[in-house]
Amino acid sequence: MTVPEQRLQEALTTLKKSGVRITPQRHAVLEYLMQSMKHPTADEIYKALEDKFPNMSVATVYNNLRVFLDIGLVRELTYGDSSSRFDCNTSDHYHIICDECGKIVDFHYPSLNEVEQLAEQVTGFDVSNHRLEVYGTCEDCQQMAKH
Amino acid sequence: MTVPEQRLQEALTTLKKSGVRITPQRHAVLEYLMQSMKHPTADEIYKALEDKFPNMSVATVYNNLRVFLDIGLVRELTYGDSSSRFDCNTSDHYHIICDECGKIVDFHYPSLNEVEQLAEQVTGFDVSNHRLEVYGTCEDCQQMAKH
DNA sequence: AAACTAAATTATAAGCATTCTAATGTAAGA
DNA sequence: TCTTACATTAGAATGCTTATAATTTAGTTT
Ligand SMILES: [Mn+2]
Ligand SMILES: [Mn+2]
Ligand SMILES: [Zn+2]
Ligand SMILES: [Zn+2]
Repeated sequence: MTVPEQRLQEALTTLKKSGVRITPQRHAVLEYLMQSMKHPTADEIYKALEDKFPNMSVATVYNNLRVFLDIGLVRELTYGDSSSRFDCNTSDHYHIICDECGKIVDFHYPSLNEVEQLAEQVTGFDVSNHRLEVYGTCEDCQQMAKH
Repeated sequence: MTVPEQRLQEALTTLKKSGVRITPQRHAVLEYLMQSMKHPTADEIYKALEDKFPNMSVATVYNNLRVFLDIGLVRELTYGDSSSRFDCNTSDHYHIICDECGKIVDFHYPSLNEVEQLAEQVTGFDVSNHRLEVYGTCEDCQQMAKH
């Protein structure tokens, strides 16, 4: 069984444990998310599934994403004024985003505890967490620029 | 002359140099921004000025904020699904945000070059910049929680 | 297998921040 | 003072997301 398939099975088990019904639409949204490496938007998921489910409402996609969020199966990524993106990788990781094409790529970095600690000292806040994104140009767009 | 007053004068000079007309509304939006420490939203600016300019359109606030952004007089801060906030402090600094009351406080930290460099190596991106926000509970809200 | 019922789906309306449009007004130079 | 390009205004439009209410259905109970 591939990693995405395994994650899907685990997610389905978690949903059942939480008393959430497994509908065909819900299953499809979850399956698409688990197999996607692209941090898709709600609308991208909706469009990707419209062949399989021509009558599915966009509200169903949003409803299900909210269910998955509440249970902790996915993360919501919010960037500026555009639409939210959804990440089925819930382990600790950061994102680097291409300024040209918008591609979002995972990367790991040993936690920024020092920053949190300094912020706490300087501001008197009781710090809970942080968010970090790095921006730049991806390899594909660097190549495009050369030609 | 206070620091906000001085920044306002400098900003007005920059605007004139760029061939941008100084209208009463534009002046008021700029003055409010420069004197505010609160990273206000467009709507907060609009409401703060409605006594002085009862007929001002909310579009005027947005139009002027865009002009200021284009010239580099202010920074736009985008957080999740809520509305943009605007920061007249264009020098390098980070923000820490209260989970309870939403307060946004500036803090400084020696740049995160190492993170940018590692991200570059691992992903092959050509890195341009990054964003970081720290979240937690502010001192006021910590006090409130005690009582 | 049929009935039941709470939950899910659907189509559509509504909400909110932001931008667009077109008419009117005005800052600043000639 | 005249001129005109730029700015403001009110309101419509847009894009993403959530709410509503009717219909359908997953999963349990009989
Ligand atoms: Mn990710
Ligand atoms: Mn700031
Ligand atoms: Zn790219
Ligand atoms: Zn607070």
